[in-house]
Amino acid sequence: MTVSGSGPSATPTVRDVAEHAGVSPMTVSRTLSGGKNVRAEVQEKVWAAVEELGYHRNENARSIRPGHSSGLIGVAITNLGNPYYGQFALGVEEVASLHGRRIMLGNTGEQLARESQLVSDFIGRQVEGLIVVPTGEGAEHLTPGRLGSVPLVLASRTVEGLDADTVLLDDINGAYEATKALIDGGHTRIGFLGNVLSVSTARRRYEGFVRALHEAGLEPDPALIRRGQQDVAAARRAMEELLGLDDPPTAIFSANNRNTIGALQAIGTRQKDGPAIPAPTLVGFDDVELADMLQVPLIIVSHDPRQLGAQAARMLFDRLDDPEMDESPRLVELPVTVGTLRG
Amino acid sequence: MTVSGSGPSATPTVRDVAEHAGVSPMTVSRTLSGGKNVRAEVQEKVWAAVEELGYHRNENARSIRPGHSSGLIGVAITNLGNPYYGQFALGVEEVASLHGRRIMLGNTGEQLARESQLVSDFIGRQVEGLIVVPTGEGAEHLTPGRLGSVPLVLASRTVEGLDADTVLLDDINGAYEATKALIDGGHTRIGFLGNVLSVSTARRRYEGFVRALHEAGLEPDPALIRRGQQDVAAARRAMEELLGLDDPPTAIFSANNRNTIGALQAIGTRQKDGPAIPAPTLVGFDDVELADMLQVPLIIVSHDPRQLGAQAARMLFDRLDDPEMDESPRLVELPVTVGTLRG
DNA sequence: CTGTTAGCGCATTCAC
DNA sequence: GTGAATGCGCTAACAG
Repeated sequence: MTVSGSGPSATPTVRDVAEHAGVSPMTVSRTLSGGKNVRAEVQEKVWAAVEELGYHRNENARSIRPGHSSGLIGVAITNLGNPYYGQFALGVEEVASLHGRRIMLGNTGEQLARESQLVSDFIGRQVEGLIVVPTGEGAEHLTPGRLGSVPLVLASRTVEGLDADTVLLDDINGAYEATKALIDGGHTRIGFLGNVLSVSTARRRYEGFVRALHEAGLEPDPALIRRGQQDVAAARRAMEELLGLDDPPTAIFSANNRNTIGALQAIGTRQKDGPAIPAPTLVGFDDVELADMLQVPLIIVSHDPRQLGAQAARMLFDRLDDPEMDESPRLVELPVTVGTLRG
Repeated sequence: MTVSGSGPSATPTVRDVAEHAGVSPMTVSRTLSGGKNVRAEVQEKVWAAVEELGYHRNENARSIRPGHSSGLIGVAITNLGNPYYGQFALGVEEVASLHGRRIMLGNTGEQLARESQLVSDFIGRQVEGLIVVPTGEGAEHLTPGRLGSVPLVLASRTVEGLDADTVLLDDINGAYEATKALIDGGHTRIGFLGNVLSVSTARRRYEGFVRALHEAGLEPDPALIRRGQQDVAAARRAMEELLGLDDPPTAIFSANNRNTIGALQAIGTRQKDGPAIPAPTLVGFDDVELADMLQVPLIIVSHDPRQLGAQAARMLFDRLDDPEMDESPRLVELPVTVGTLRG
């Protein structure tokens, strides 16, 4: 793709710098890596040549030498457009930066094929480790056989049939506590909005939801359960369905960010256009910016995605820094806080 | 950092695969790149060996060969934690993906030093092009001399003293129209919340703001101007100051996302705790999730950060696909929409 | 159809 | 202090 030829626009190499400075490539290399065993005046000449040519070391060439790693961590998230994952990536980046590594960030769009391709590409680019928020629909591309010696940390979600280092939220208890708060508030008709079931958080949060119901002698009502909403628009439609029922739920548990926002939009529309029915009490997993400003009864199961990312990165570097570490996968569950913002 | 030695855990190479399959490295290479001129049965053996060893091509090694590029685009944004830039990155990624490239995403945290280091690192990793949302505080690291032949596109902001391909929003007109809407609504005491002045959007949006005032025979009142807020917390404090004035503004122009959210929070707090003063009318640049759900008079200067990213990527690939292109930098201004959500 | 040679940019090893 | 030789993983180009 690039024109070769040693014209002036071609990327300069150590050799170009060496010629310019009137020394050997080796002297340039030495100067670049600290200048040990190079006379000060020679170093000056080298740096001048570097400056003039706009030379940058070729990190790819460096990384193919034996015993050297790329300094890259591959991070695969499901949706860059979701602020949640931006925060998550920021948490990973901060910790990686402390360990002198950069991140390569890729977006899977919740598609298994893209996740698989992304991971493969990351490995091809010699990442030292992988942090993946998996779609959950497949495990083969993440098995040790495929990854070779590249350590993997799963974040936020598990993958069935895959035993790897994992950091999760305390989904079950969070959902349980939040649902219990609704029940304690006198609600018995509680709706549920959730993600597709292939995503483990959807299953775990539903489990907590049901556990709280059972404990109160209640059964989940299938008519009030809507699952599979992956984006705000779908969530909004699902919520509109629930609100449109003859006997609508008096409270809703929303299992994530996207569903909560969709639900809030549906409530908002109804308050403006529809009959003046009191808005259902809403409990939502994940924080929502500005949630505390709304005129809707709202409880948030709160946590910091940045911490989730940071924890995933820490678990990865634990392994990278100590390859002799106990091989058995570790599972960490981060706590969540059930906070009443308005209610 | 990695243990060398040819133990089983070492990353397999073409040679390992070749041995395993009982062929030469060249045959493996050919098979991997499509299988032209390799007998079907030999290919089978090769693929089997690939599978068994968990072999992945070393893209770094491939990319150092003459005439081959890395397939990477370096993207530097200022704040991964801002959903705005997540959307932006998504737009870049989508277009890059169409052109068969991946993105390396880095976060500068609005710090010039990190931006400079990031760009340098990107080049060291042989990115084919750069897309940068600059802090605006320095230009040297982005000059052609430093970048060599790596094309650059600036997004969202300009850098003083740097002439490069740039995609901006129509900041001035957007701010002008929005402010005019306030003036047409009868407001004369209009506050301003903005970013630090080193950021060109802050300057441009202020310019549009002042232009609308002047056109109406008004002067900006220094007592109502607060600039330099980079995050939500600072924006909130600034807004609280304005609200606390003896003669507070009846309307506010907020120059971005972060400031709008901080302002909304300040208004919310005051409505709950303070005296029942009518909330000022707020005009905000950039979309805000859930903005339409609030009980606050709000006008949004709306645009899609994803489009901004996509446009930046398109401008980059224009150059990559046609290196002979007219060298003079291009400037694109994307339109914005002033929409009344509530008011 | 398949294998051998050679070289990409860099730095370790070994001479001088 | 400095330089020459060598090899990292990969694949054009050139035999066979």
